[in-house]
Amino acid sequence: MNEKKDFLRTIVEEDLKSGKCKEVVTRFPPEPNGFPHIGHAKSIALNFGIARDYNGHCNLRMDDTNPTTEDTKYVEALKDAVHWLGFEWEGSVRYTSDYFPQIYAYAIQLIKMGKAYVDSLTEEEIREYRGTVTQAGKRSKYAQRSIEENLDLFERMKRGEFKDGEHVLRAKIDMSAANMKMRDPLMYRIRHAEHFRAGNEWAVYPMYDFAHCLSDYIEGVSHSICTLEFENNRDIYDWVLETLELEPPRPYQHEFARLGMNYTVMSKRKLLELVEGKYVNGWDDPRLPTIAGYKRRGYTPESILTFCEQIGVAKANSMVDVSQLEFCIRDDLNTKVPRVMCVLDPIKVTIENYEGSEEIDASYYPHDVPKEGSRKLPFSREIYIERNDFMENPPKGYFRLTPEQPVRLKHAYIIACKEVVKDENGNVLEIKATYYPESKSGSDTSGIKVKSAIHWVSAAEAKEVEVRLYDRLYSAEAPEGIEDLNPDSLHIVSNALIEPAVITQKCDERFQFERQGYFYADPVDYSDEKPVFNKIVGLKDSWNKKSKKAEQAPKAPAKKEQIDGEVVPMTEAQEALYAKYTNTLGLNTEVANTLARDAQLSDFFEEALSAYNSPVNLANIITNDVARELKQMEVSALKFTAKEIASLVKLIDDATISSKIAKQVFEEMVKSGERPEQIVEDKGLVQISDPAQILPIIEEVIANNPDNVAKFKAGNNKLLGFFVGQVLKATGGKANPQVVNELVSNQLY
RNA sequence: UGGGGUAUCGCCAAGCGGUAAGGCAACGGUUUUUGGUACCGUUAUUCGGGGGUUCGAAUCCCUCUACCCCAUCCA
Repeated sequence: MNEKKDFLRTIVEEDLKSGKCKEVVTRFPPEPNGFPHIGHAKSIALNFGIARDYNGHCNLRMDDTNPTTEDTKYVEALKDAVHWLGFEWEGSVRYTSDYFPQIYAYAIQLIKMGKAYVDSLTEEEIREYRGTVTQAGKRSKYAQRSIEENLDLFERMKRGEFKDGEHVLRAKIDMSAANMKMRDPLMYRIRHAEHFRAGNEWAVYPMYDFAHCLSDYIEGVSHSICTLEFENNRDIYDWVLETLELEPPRPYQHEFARLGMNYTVMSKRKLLELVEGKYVNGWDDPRLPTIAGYKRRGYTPESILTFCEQIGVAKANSMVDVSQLEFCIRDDLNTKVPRVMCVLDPIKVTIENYEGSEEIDASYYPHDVPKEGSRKLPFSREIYIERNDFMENPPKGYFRLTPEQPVRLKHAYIIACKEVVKDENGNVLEIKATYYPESKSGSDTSGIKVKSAIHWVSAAEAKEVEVRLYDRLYSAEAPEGIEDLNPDSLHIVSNALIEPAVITQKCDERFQFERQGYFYADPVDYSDEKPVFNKIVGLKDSWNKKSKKAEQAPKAPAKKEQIDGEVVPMTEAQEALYAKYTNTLGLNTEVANTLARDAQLSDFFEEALSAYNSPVNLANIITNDVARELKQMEVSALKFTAKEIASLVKLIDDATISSKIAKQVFEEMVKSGERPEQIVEDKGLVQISDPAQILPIIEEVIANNPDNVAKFKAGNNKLLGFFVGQVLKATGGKANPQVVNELVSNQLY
C-alpha cells in the first residue's frame, strides 16, 4: 500500500476507524457508450486500488439507463480495459438494467410517501418552470395529483400507454432550492427504445440521479467515487437514500478531479468525432488516449498504472503534462526490453578494406540491465547507417561520423570516412570507409578513441520493415477541435532496415531500437512477410534538444497584478457599532470590521464583554476562533457560552495559560462544553514560565539536534521556530512560548 | 448574477499552528561502446492578492481576485 495517502484513502480509513463502514466496497460504473480512455484508467486504478488496499472489493457496473446511446461493443471494451490493467471485479459484471425492477419499486414507494409525482408538463415548460440560477422556479400544477392518480399514471407509463415525453416522474423536493439539481429532479422518463440488454421490456427508464444511488445501495457499495461535476448531484443522492429510509449501511458519494492531459482530448464527443470523421484509424488508433490505443501502441499496463499513481488524486482541476506518461513507459521498458538495431533512413557505407563476412555475438541488453541474452549480428563490407549519423560539415559538439571523425559501429568495428559519393545536386549517395581490424568490440587493441557508437545493419541480411512513427495527435496544448490536429501525427517509414534477428526470433513483442526509442510489433498488421512496428515513445534526446534550443526565444514571465474588488458598504447600524468598537473599546479596525458586520458575532461579543471587561482579547478570540464554529452552526447549537469564553480570556489575561494552550482549551470546550477552568485543572494545563524548569529541556533539544544548531548558527533564522516547537512538544505545549523563545535564542547565541 | 467547488515551483502533488515532502520537466556534473540508463548536485525566504489573530500562519479569521461545475426527459 502507498505510504502516501490521497484524500480518498484518508476518508476510507477514517470511515473504517469510526465504524461508519465495516467493509470497503467500491465500484467502477461507466456508461457503456464509448471506449474507455486513460481518464477511465485513473478511475479504475482508484476504485480497484482502494478496494485492494483495504481488503474490500470492487464491482464493475455498466450504468446502462439510457437505451439510445449504449451498446454491447462498449461493454466488451470496458471489460477488456479493466482486465488489461490487471484488475478483477467481484462476481459477474453488474448492470443497472438488472436493477430496474427494484428501482421501479423504490419509485412506487416514493410516490406512496407523497415524495414523487407524475408531471405532464412539456419539456420546454419544465425547463421554464425550473427558473434560473438567480431566480426560484415554480412547481408544476401536476404536483397536486393524488397518490392514487400518480400510482395509476406511473403504472401506465411503465406499460407503455404513453408516448415519449408525455409524462415524467419527478421527486417532490424544492422548486426554489439554491442547488438547481434539487428543483424537483426527474426520476423517470418514457422511452420507447430497445435496450441492448433489457430489450423492449421497459417503456420507462430511470434517470442517473435516481438509479445511481440505488444501484450503489443495492450492491452494498460503501464509497461511491465519482468525478467533480457530480458534486451538485450529491444532494439528490443523499435525499433519495434518506427519504426512502433505507436500512443501513448506505453508500456515500465522494468526488475527485478527472484527469486532463495536454495535447490530447478526453471527451467522449471529441473522441467520437475523431473516429467517425476518420481523422484516426478506429478506436485503437495508437495516437488516441483510449486504452485500446495505448495497448496497440505498445504501452504496458504497468506503465499506465504507475502513471495513475504518480499523478495522485485531488480535487483541483488539473492538466497533466504528457511527459509524465512518457516517462512512465520509458522507465518501465528500459529494464524489460531487448535492444536491437534498425536504420530508419539508410545511407550506404562501403568498407573498402573489409573482405568476406562474419557473425558477431551481440548482447540484447546493455551492461546496466540485469538480463541475459544475445543474438548473431551479421557484419559485412556493405552496411547501412542512419543518414543523420554522418555530416560533412558538422556543427560543434557533433559526435558522429564526419570526414575527420571516426565512429564506432555498435558491437563491431571503428570506421573512418574516406570518400563521400554525391549526385549532381550534392546529395550524399554513399560513403566509402575503412575499418580498423584491431578495433573489434570486446577486443579492441587499436587505442583509437571515438566520441560515439552508432547503430547500423548489414546490407545483405537486413530486412525491410514498415515503421510507424507517432507524434502527438494535436499541436495545441489544450486542443479545441479538429482545427488543432497535428498534421504530422503519423509518419510512416515503409522501408526501414532492421537486423534479421528481430524478424526470425522475436524474444518479446517490444524492442528498443538502439538510440531511437521503444517499438512494438503492431498486433494487427504485423506479419513476417510485412513486419510493422509502432513507435511507442522515443528515447530522451539531449543532442536534438540542444540543437533545437538555440532557436527558441525565452518568453517573458508576465506576473499579473491583482486588483481588489469593491467591498459591500456597512449599514448605519454597523457603522455605529464599528465606531464604538474602534473608538471607545480600542479594537483594531480589522477586528472591529469583522465584528460589526456580523450580528451573531457582535451579540456574542457584547455578552462576553458584560461578563468580563477585556475588550481586545475577547474580540480577538471571538472574531477568530468563535467565528470558525459559527460558520458551521447557529449560536444556539454551540456547546459553550459567551460567559465561558470570558472566563477563558481571563485565564489568558492572568497568565495562567498561554494563548497556545487557550486554543487547546477552546477545542475542548467546543467538543465537551466543559468550563475552561475545569479543563485546565483536569488536564493540568497551567503554563510553565519558570526558566529553571524550561532550561534543561532546551539544552536537551539543542543536544539532540546538532545539525539544526549548526544551520541556525549559519544564519537560518527560521529554525528558531523549530526549536521552540520542539521544546513546546516536550512540555506538552505547557511551556510559556514567549519565555521559551527568549531562552532559546539566548542559548543559541 | 444564486449555489457548489478549487487555488502550494513550468506540470502534477504532500502538507491540517512549529525546518515548504516527492515525482515529471529544466539546468549543471560523473559513469557509459545507446547524446539512453544510473548516480550526484541546482531549481518556492514562500503557498492566488491584501489585511488580521498568534511568540510563531501555507495551515485559524476577514476580505478581494481568478478558474471549474449546475438552469439535458445525458451520465
